[in-house]
Amino acid sequence: MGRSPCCDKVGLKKGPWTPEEDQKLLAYIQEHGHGSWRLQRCGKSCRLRWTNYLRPDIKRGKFSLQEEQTIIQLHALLGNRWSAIASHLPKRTDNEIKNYWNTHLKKRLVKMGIDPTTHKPKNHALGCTHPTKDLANLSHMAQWESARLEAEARIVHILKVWQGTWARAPTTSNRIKDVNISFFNQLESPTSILNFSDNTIAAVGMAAMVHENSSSFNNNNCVGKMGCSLYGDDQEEGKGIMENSPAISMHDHVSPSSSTCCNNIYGAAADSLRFPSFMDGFAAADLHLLPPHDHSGNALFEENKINYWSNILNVVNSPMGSPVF
DNA sequence: AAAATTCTCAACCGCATGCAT
DNA sequence: GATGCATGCGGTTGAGAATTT
Repeated sequence: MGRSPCCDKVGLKKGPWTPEEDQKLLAYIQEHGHGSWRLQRCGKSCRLRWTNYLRPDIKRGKFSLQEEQTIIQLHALLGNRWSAIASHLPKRTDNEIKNYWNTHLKKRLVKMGIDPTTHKPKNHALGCTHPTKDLANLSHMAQWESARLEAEARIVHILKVWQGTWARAPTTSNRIKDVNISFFNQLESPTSILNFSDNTIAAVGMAAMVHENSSSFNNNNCVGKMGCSLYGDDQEEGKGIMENSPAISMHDHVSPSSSTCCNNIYGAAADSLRFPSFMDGFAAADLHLLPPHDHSGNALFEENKINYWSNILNVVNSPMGSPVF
């Protein structure tokens, strides 16, 4: 593993980019795509300029209140993992989020008497332990997200093995094969495990169930078999893992009929994983807000989500010295 | 109006990792 | 296995803008 010589090469320009250079880079990307970074700048600099500035799908300008809240919450859970945080904020780059955190949000938290590293009130960090409900909630969120990340890491591992198995042993059912092909297509190049999960856990459930092709699911059976399909032959183990994964803990909403089972699980999974997924999980798990899925839309769920965000808003905007998180 | 200070954010740095040779 | 390079990531810097004195 050699170190990249990068910008210390003689003859390569450094410093701010000029509009002419931007045009040159854009023209180069249009012709060659964004994979080969060799101009009169070092490749690293070109790539950075493209990913942080020139890319057309980048949203610039002020962060919305919701984006701010998401950053604060994600930072509480993930720490300085800017790329992971950025994966939950469409069109924002990790660099931009990092800058915004360092220049705005961090200071704001400090001003409010909150340790920006631990997200706990300063006096709490000093040993004054009167954890508030919000603090307990955050702790719960952290555990929840931690468990979810762990489960997802396992899923990724198993799926890789599983993918190999499918490649070697094609199924007799074209339908199953199609589902698996489209499912695995979603797994290509996940930008992060968080990102991956949002798009694919529901698909995991679907693929697993179609694979089972059963017409007689019951709640436990269904969840157990999903876990079994994903985690191997031990259905109990699979069931345990799946039940312990909040993202997939929707078996309360599963009805006995197979089609409803599929619809409900898929719908519930999709809902519980919708951006920002961990928030939904938190709201559902901690505030018992997970609404019944009545096939007539998600109005109740959306309302609860709004309530949840209002609560966060109140907490964040509460007067200085109030317990936050 | 000018100097000093603070703020912002694009860009750079250094490290880790993966891949090809 | 060693080497060279590309890529990704998080920390840091510094020039220019904005604000204050």
